[in-house]
Amino acid sequence: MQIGEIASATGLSRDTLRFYEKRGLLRARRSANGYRDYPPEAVNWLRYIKLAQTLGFTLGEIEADLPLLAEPASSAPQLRAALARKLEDIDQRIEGLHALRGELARRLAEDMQACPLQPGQADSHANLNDYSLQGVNITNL
Amino acid sequence: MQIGEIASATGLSRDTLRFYEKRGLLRARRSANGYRDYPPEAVNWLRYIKLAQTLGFTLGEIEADLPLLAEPASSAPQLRAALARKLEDIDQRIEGLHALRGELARRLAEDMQACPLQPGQADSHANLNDYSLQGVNITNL
DNA sequence: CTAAAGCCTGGAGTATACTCCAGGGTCAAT
DNA sequence: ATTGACCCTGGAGTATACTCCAGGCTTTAG
Repeated sequence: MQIGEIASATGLSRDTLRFYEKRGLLRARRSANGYRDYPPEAVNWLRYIKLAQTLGFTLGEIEADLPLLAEPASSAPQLRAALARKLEDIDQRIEGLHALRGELARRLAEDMQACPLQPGQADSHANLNDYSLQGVNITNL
Repeated sequence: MQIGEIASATGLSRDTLRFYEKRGLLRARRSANGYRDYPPEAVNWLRYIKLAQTLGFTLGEIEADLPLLAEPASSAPQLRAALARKLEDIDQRIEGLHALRGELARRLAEDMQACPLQPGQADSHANLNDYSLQGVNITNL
């Protein structure tokens, strides 16, 4: 596959792919004419990168997983440990998102009149019932 | 509270707090001497920002929630809709993280010999049993 | 053969989110 | 009254992750 093909297959730009190569996130063979030549598996790897990235992992963090994903020959215990760390990280983020959800709900339910954003403005207590979410009481989120 | 206090209370730097103010994420009263004066509630708001941010939300996205959190007086249906969008967003991220988890496991289990990162290198099939994670079979993640 | 489309490199520019001065006031204690 | 620990502003600098040329080969279709 050449760069244009893989770009449209992944939704990434050609420039982004070249940038990833510079960073060491993605290697490509070269054809006789100097054009990059990607194996079809690169699509999956790039999708992985894209997903991880939109979820808040930096390219540096993703890069750190690279040996984990690239060298199955590395010792099993090391690999197990690396995978464990990564999954822990993911689980912490999931937890964090649940917390964020709760925080959002709590703020709406309890903290509204004491918001630091509009100092000295509001003291109008809102009715909690006004903030139920499509039938779900936000205090239960 | 003045800037140094709130900085150490939240773990953010003074410069970051001033930067947030420039961006419009955080307002502060001014004392007679011109020093910023924060209400104690600002600590919670900043913690919310920090959490959301480390989870991959940009300041722009967080800023977009600002009226949601700052103006309880806004009409209930609008607020409901905004909250619904935000929670959907969070749920999608959680889903994405679960997918990432699975992807990570799948790659290790199935895709290892066909990694695009080291082209033309490995064909050594690894034993799936080598990649169980602390007793959990990674194929079940 | 030529024109369009696609690839190459190197380097400059952009957006986000800080981070770090310089130069200068304020305040509490000695 | 001066020292040190605060605070202020404006502006420059940094890291990340692209994004966009300029100038120049290669390939494909007419």
